[in-house]
Formats: sequence, C-alpha cells, structure tokens
Amino acid sequence: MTIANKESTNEGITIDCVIFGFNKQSLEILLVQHAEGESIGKWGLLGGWMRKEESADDAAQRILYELTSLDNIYLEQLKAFTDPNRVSSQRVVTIAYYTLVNREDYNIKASATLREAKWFKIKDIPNLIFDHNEILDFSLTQLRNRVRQAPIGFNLLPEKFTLLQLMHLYEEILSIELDKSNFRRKILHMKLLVPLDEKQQDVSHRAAKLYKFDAEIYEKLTEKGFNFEF
Amino acid sequence: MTIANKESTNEGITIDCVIFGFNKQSLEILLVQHAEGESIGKWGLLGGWMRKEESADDAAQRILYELTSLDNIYLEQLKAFTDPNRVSSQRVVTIAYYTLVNREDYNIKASATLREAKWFKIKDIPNLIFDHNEILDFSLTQLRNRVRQAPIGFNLLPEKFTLLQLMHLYEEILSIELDKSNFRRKILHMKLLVPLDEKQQDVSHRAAKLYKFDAEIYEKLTEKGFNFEF
DNA sequence: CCAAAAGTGTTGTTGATACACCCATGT
DNA sequence: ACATGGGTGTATCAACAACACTTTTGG
Repeated sequence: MTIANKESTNEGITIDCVIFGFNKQSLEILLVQHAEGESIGKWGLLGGWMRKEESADDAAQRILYELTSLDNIYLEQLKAFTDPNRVSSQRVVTIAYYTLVNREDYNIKASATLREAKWFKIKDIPNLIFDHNEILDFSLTQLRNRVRQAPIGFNLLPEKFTLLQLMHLYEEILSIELDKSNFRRKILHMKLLVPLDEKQQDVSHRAAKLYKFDAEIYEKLTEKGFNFEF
Repeated sequence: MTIANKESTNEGITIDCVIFGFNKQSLEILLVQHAEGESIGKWGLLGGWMRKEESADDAAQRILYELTSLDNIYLEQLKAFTDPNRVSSQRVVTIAYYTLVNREDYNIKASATLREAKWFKIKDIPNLIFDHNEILDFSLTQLRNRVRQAPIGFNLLPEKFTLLQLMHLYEEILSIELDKSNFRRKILHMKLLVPLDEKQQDVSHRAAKLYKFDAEIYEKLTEKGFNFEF
C-alpha cells in the first residue's frame, strides 16, 4: 500500500488484502499497481491506511469495497506483519487479511475502479512491493489449511455449481488429485449441499446437476457436533 | 496492559500474552495484577508496549522474559484486536499472542518478578480489564484447534512424560474423554515419541515408562508427508 | 458412433471405537 | 489383599482408496 496521505488515519497501521479468485480451474490473486512513491508501476496487494474510528475488519471491508464494489465478502484476518524494516522509509505495521471472491460477481461490478488491477495465477506472481510476497505465501498456507477445516471454498464458486467444479477447486488449492467417485460420496455424505432442480446448460456432454451451499444447514450440523473435514 | 509510559514505544500498539500452563490435570492461565491507572487491582493478561525498533514477536518474547525469566518458549501470534473502543481512554491496538509453558520450569525461575502474577483455572477466570476476556476466549478456541493439528501440546508438559499424562492433557484441553488403550495405539503409531529407558519414580502404583517428544523426528516425518492429526 | 463428462457399484484395507483383561507396585 | 494406574489384546464398524463400469448428451 502507499505511504502517503495520513490524515484521519491511525498512525502507522495499514491493512493489506490478499484477494483469491478461481477461474477456469486455476487459483488466482488480484493485485493492484502502485501509483505513487518510489515504486510506481510495481504490483502489490490491495491496501490502505486504517482510520482512527474504524476497526481493522471495517477498514478491510471498506478498502475492498472501494476497489471492487463488492459487499459481504468472506474476509478473515491473517496476521499482523511487524518487522520494523518491512517498509524502508518509516515504520509501518500492517494487518493482513485474505478474502475469497466469486469471479463472476467481480466481473460484473468492477468497472468503476480507481486503480489498475489484475488477476495473476499463483505461478505467475511477480516481485511485489515491501514484504507482500511473504504475506502472500503466508496466506496461501493459511488458505490450504482452512479450506480443509471449514466450508469456505464455496465462496470462490458461483452460487450454483457442479460437484466436479468443487472437486477441481480442491484439487487446485491443495495441489492434489482426487478420485471423482470418492469425492462425490464424501461430499454428498456430509449432507451439506442442497441439490437443485437444475442442470448445466450448453455443455457438449451430459449436463451435471447443480448444487448450492447452505450456510444455515452447516450451522445446524455444527451444533449437532458435525465437523467439516476434507 | 497499562496505558502509560510511551517513551521509545510504537504509538498505540501493545502486545498481550495469553500464557497457558498445565498443572495436576487442569489447564491454567497466568494473569497479572494491574498496578497503575483506573483499574488498580484488576487482573489482566500480561502485556506491554511494542517498541519502535522491535517486531511484535520480539516484543512478546521480551515481555514474557521480563515476567518469567523464561526463554525459548512456544509463542504464536493470535490476532490483532482493533476495536476503536476496546480501551476507553484512547485508541490502542493490541497484537495478542498465546504461549504454552511448562509449569515446572516456570516455578523454578519466576522468583524475581516485578508484578503480582497468579495462575487461574479456566473455570475461575475473573472479569479482566479491557477486552481481555474476549482475547482469552479467542485464544482458547485457537488452542483447541491447533493442538489437534500440530504437536504443540508437549510444550505444556515436562520434558519427560508418561502417555497417561499426555492423554489427560488432551482430555482437559479438548474437554473430551479418551480411551486409554486407543490413545496409546494412536500416539505410538505415529512414531513421534522417543521411549526412554526410564520410569516414573515414587508413585504408589506400577511405574509408567517415560517418553519425550523429538522435534527433529517430527520435521523428518513431516517432510515425508506425515501430518499430525489428533 | 464417438468423445467427454456424469454418475453408480464393488472390493479390499485401514483406522477408530468399545471393551475385556492381565500386570506391577506401594500401602 | 486391594487399590491404582500401567499396559495388551480383540471384535466390530465406518471411512477411504482404487478401479471398473454404465449413462447421457452434443457433434
């Protein structure tokens, strides 16, 4: 994020967001181009100063909204990065967040954005400003752990999805190969997904049934002692 | 932590530590008594200001050392707590840590401490200053999750321990009951523990074999794809 | 008819669970 | 001898992996 414009901000604390998206079977990250300061043109995480009257969660929501116009996004605090030398010119502590967005939603609303933003495949991440590569690595590890313990992967998919889409998502995030049949059994057995009376359209093969994830069902199962594990 | 004495500190950022210990089959937390300000006599987490030239990790180590004289302790960043009103008088962001200590080590070295400190059982935690109860609750949830995913519980035990001690530790932290036989099988099957040529002393029943945890073995197993799961 | 993905069925293996039982030691 | 915890053995069941198979649909 940019080291300028501190009016009404909390001294020395910024927010940085790692924004994950999923597109055509690959995991991607949204980066923004730096517009000011020493490092014009370099890519980095989306960030901004935390304001005096807002919490870090609120600040992250605001910063995310300013870029994407997206609201109500899955957002989780990652870690505070505090190395005194992480930014050369002055001391800045950053509180990093990661977020999972549905690329379809994003594509619709992201028109009126201020900064240059672009999706990068994990393999193609360039050198980023400050310690942003480190933050990104950390967030990837975190995502890989979390996605096995809680049903958060759905946030990367459209509301209605097929089981194979979901399987490809897990394969990509965890860098593993899965067996179609076993994956179906395992997921359906959890009774977490709502089967819809709809099928894929315009595919040149047998159309797959669509499912959606229901957070309420998950809550109820959790109360009964159910534990999502993949 | 106390809202005073900010010379050479980073503006508005403190460190708070949730210190877990395990004593006679119950999980306990070390709290310190507030000596200054509005809330004299109230209990809270051990805390202090982060200094300008140190990272949060370093600050946490230092603050912990100042109280306990303990070095090289298992310490992990929990979360930044940032509600603008979490401290009434002014805005203070805190970066919370949790740490697992071996009570035996602590008892030896904790003599020359500055503040009044006391161990509390989880059930007996009083009302704490600021949002420290919230931080504590969060750390408990975190501990319960982490202890199942990584071999960190050993930090709460003496270097040499019996399998039953370890089992009681898990039972207490996770609030569950475990089967002795099945627990032994599961843990020993991981081949993570080193059996020692030593037995318990001075017990009024058959003496149990002692084991120790070896971090190097764990590293090697992890490289081979082993995943600690309890 | 063929390609491509959807979806079902079968089987062997592994690991968790429940529980019964014997062993060693201090009082 | 008995209480207390240490330690072993076994039967049952559920979950998972591997893999073969059938079904639907567009081109």
